Amino acid sequence: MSSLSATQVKPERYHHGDLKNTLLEAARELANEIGVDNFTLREVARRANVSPAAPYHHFLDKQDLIRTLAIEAFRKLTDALKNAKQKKHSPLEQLEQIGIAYVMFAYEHHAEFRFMFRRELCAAFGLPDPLEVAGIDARAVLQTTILEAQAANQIQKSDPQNLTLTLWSVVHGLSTILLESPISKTTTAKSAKAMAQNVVRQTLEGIIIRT
Amino acid sequence: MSSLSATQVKPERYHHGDLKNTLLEAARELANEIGVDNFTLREVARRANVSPAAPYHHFLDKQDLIRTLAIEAFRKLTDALKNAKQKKHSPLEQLEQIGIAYVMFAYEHHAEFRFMFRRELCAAFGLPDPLEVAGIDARAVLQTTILEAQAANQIQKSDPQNLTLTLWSVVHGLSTILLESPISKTTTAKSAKAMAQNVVRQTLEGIIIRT
DNA sequence: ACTACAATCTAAACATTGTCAAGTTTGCTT
DNA sequence: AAGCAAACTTGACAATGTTTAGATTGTAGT
Repeated sequence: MSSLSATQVKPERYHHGDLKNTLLEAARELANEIGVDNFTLREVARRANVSPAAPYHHFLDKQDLIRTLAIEAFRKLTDALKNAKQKKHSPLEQLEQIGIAYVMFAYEHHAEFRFMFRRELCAAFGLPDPLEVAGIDARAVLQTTILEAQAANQIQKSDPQNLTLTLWSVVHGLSTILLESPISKTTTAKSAKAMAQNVVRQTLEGIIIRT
Repeated sequence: MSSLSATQVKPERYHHGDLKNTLLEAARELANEIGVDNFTLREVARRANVSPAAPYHHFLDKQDLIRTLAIEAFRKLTDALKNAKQKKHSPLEQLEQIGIAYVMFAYEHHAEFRFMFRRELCAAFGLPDPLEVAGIDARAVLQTTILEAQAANQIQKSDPQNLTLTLWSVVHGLSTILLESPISKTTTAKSAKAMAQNVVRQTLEGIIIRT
């Protein structure tokens, strides 16, 4: 019970010890509770039992905190996609698994997912933006699997960039629809998964090479 | 010159005359300029040359203003989709046009598009939400065209709901990717249209009945 | 035309937010 | 042990969303 509860360890110390991670965790919770819009830095600080100015020793500003959250989320997404991929051997089946995993990640991490795609977060053009890199990494899982499926003669060999964009668009589109549209009110994890499977299979239909 | 400049007609009157629309127009401009995140009601009021409290006589609060904007945008989208549909006779070709129009609408109306999909805006469950209705109307254009394409034997007759969801997901996904991901930095109207066409055609490939 | 009422606006205020400047406390280095 | 840098707090500032009370205007009804 001592090291497990991250928020209550050594409550009365001036130096928190691991405030940065505590803030990130509190931010995730808050975002999931009250949504992305009225997400406030002060409330995050409040939940971490620190003053409103404390976060500024670990993050440049509110945006920077959110950006950090988004980067971490992209890494988690990348892992989730890789895990999904490993469940199958055939690249074609892997594509399906990856697609489903993408949608489920969005479903299970509403708030974080909504933080991941915000143009304002992207750094200035030209510079190597960690957030951008994290996004590219996630996308790469899909991209390479598509190339593998082409090499295995399972899908047609049209421009892999276009194929990636198409598949990414479907799963990303379904994800945001599930999160933002009124549909969300009648959606369960099970139905989300079913929709994902349907939509992904439907899309793959167009590029499969039938044997 | 008298009735054209909406912002400068009769500038010194206590009663504005058409403040509601002026506020909506100013809000659209502001959203397109500074983005959706730091969109402030006070700045909208400032641009309409009224006090910060004036908008409260025409809208319940900031959210209500944005909701109104979103509803109007959905109507514009519906019109755009209907127009696109009219350009072709074959339902299959109409589907392609509709898809492209969806993406281009998003591209040409960044800010409004981003306002259209926010779970917070949806009214409480059960009540007839104008925003929800507007969204359903837009979707209906796609849905009916799919039914027509099925009736014309141009696409397979699997569950039309699923087909609609798939197509909607692709175009919506591509739209948000174009707006929110770093890709946006290198995207022009022309390339957006090309991507839309590719992605839509790719998706239609999977459901077309080849003759 | 005059009166009353309702709609439309302003002014002033409040709590809350993001953020900064200045001090305090603490841990680490030498 | 001294001193320095990092990690916090306090207090303040301007800006925001929103409310209240009051001023101004259009409009019915007589």
